[in-house]
Amino acid sequence: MSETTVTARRSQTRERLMDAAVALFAAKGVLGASVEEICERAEFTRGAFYSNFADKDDLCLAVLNRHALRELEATEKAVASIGEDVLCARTIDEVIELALSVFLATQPRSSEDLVAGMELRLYAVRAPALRQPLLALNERMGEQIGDLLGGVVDRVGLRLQLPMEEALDLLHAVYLHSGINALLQGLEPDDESRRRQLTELLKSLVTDREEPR
Amino acid sequence: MSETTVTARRSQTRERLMDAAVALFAAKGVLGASVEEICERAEFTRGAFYSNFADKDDLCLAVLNRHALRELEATEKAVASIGEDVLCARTIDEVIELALSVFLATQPRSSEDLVAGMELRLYAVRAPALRQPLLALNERMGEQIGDLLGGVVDRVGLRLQLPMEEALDLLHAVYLHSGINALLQGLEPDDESRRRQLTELLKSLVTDREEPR
DNA sequence: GACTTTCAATACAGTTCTGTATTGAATACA
DNA sequence: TGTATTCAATACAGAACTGTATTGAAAGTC
Repeated sequence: MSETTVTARRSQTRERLMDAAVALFAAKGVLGASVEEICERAEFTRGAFYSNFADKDDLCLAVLNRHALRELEATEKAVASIGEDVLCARTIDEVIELALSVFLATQPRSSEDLVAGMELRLYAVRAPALRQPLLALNERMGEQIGDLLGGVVDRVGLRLQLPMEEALDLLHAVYLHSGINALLQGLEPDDESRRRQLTELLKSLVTDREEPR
Repeated sequence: MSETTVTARRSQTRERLMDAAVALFAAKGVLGASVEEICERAEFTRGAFYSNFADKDDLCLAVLNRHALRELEATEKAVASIGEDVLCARTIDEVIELALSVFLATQPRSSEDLVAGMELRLYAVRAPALRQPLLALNERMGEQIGDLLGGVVDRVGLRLQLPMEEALDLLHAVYLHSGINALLQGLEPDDESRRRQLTELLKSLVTDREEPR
């Protein structure tokens, strides 16, 4: 069958173009990265690009979709890997630790991904072709992660002071913001200190059900 | 004297160019807004632009500086206008209300300013000419507002669970993030609901000194 | 091993933008 | 009113990018 094999070459090309795009989006912004440059970096010519994508927006969409898929996978893996630990966890601190691990698994680890993500997010605000899809992905991810974390939190008898959705948004906001702040200061975002920051925040947002004030 | 009058025409030109730039930065991004377009919108030609600014980065710098000045003014005004109220405020809720008013006075009110601000912030991450200045402005503003709010909070016997600097950063992150989220959903950011969100957050972060748990 | 199909490379036409050098008009000043 | 100066408009040269149409090579099929 021609389809699968052909598609193999094709999807390799697409992958390499997307990789190049993410790197350049981070380095120069979505608008600052020309189609030409993206192709150059991926070691193709523009012929390959226009054979695979309608235009830059189309490429952005593909990047977003790929990102969502990866994030979802990472989340599931993280949840699976702490599945048993949760049942043993008893102290608030332990649970917060675990919940954070799951959350952090969903966040961009490299500063490149962080910046590229912000770029795309901001770009999507005014790109009609991207707004709806990004929104849909966000929502799906939010629910997914919310459910997972909600289960964890419930099982060990914690109560949030905020709805799960808002709490996640909060974490998300703080995490991204502090990452950008670090980059502005010329530092690589420091995982340790950001984790500590989020831990403190979570402690403030959580109430132990067995010890009400 | 030639200087003052000449400067009057000049600074009007600069103002109009900056206004046009902010509008276009919000609508198309810093990189998406060409010098040509900015001039067109301001009803000048590029001659005016290059007579006033070295290049787009230089214009961005001017915009940032102007913004910082305005923010500072707004803060001072807000603090002045609640100066006496603070002395009467007794309940936690009242104090939070006041503190929030001061904080919100420093934040972009229009969604245009919001987006343009985010654009510039992200742009500065990789524009060497802008990074340091933006950082310096941020720091100055942070201290300024931190001191003001710190005074208010202290005077009425509240204690933060976080250092003031981090608390402000948190508010800032959440406020911007929720604004962008709203825009992604095609809604104008809703002042009411964002204020409520921040109120809840603040309540979680604050401990009443007279009623320790 | 010929034949077809798929896909990326090349060539091309057109647009847009930048920055500079020069000109001309308005304003300041005497 | 005449003169000098300031500032924006105009004209220009060059560069970069986009998207399409065509070509050529490699992979897949029989």
